[in-house]
Amino acid sequence: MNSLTEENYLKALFNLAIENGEVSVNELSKHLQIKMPTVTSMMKKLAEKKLVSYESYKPLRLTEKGRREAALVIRKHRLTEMFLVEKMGFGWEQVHEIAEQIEHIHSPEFFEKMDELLGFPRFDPHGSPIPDKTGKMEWLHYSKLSDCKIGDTVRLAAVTHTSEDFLKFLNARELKLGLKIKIKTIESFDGSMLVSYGKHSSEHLSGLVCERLLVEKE
Amino acid sequence: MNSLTEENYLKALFNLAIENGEVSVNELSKHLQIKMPTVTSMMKKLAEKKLVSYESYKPLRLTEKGRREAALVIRKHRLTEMFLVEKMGFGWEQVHEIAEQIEHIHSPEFFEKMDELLGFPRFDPHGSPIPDKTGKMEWLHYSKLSDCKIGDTVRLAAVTHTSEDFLKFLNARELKLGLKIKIKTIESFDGSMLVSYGKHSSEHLSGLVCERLLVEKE
DNA sequence: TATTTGTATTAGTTTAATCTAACAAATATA
DNA sequence: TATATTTGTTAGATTAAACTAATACAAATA
Repeated sequence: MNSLTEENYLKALFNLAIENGEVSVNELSKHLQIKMPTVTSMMKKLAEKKLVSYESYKPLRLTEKGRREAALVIRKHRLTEMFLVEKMGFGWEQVHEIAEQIEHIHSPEFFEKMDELLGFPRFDPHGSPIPDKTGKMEWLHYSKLSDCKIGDTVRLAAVTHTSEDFLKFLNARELKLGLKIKIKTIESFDGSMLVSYGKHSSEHLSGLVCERLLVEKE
Repeated sequence: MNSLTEENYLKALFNLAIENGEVSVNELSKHLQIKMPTVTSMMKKLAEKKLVSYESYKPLRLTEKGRREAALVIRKHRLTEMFLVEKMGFGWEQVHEIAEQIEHIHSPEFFEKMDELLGFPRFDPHGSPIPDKTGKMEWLHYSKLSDCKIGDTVRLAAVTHTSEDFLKFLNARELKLGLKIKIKTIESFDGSMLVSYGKHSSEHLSGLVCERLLVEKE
């Protein structure tokens, strides 16, 4: 059984490793806001438990076991977010912090029941896929809005950041998952865009925002 | 903000102090399965925080602040148990362990929402009163079944133990809250009873079981 | 009252998870 | 290539929460 702390390290490794599977001590340290020596010693501990493959001065990598256990924590997080939104009436901007705590509850039955009541959802309220009970997660083929071209019409499929502030910003502009968005102009120097969607015929989105929106091309 | 550990000490003090308000280090130590020196040092810490009044070799007592904070943890526990039973379909024998973990979640909104969805319940699935947001709890005037006389007809109002084993035992005999129970005979040497209720015209209940059932006299 | 028994405290150790300071290795730059 | 910068590790300290062993106090009993 992993401690709450260990679960947080595994989760962070999983999320940071999306690209190439490798994570540096420095990255992990910054992401968790924990100093590097602490991270190094935790990596040794997780390596002992066969959850991380660790060699001095080499990049970190989850083992298959580590990846599975991380995915199961993420499963609990995402099921919780979905439950909070669908069954308890929370907004998608309110659920991250609560799920951050509930993901550490040790009770398979509790999460099984959520899954069942939700009808075995495949995605959470932010569009992220929910890993299955064995830790397998279906892979997304979404693009960043920032990688699209002028004239593209795309469907908003997911957001990569789930902080309250960012989601309130999207709420204020009625930007919801599933929306069709048309790209009118792109400012090449800062990556900002002018887009239209729903009743909004002309909204300006900064480059940062465009980076955080994942879309499906038609 | 109290730690999970501190919350568990407060809760234990609250529950043990039901009788006269005083608790010994020894009692608390046994209840929590933590050795006495550890308890002593935690009491000093909680006294520093003005949650417990502590003097060497004197009985322990929660301060008003301590009582309020303990009641709020118990509120979270009982709301959770009610939510698990009423909204998620768990049996009353399954909820204690899960609530034991969820009671430590720090999110007023989460428990407010539960309360609202449940319609502001006053009792949990085991018949225990749910403290209000200010930490006030209505006081029960129930009797133990073991204190009743032959011929009494009583209503089962609450159980004082919530372990899975004990509640499964009650389930197996279809003993549920609200039932009318008639006492047919009492064995004075062991306190066991022969009772009738619902479709059960003659069930034998041990003295221990009778001690754990709280009833309302008609 | 003296002694035994049970209860509580003190002192010192352990483990998990954090930190800072100092040093070492790897990478980037002049 | 030599040096500077960034990244990573080692060593040692700190805090919370637990422990054991030894000691002190309080209550019960002879």
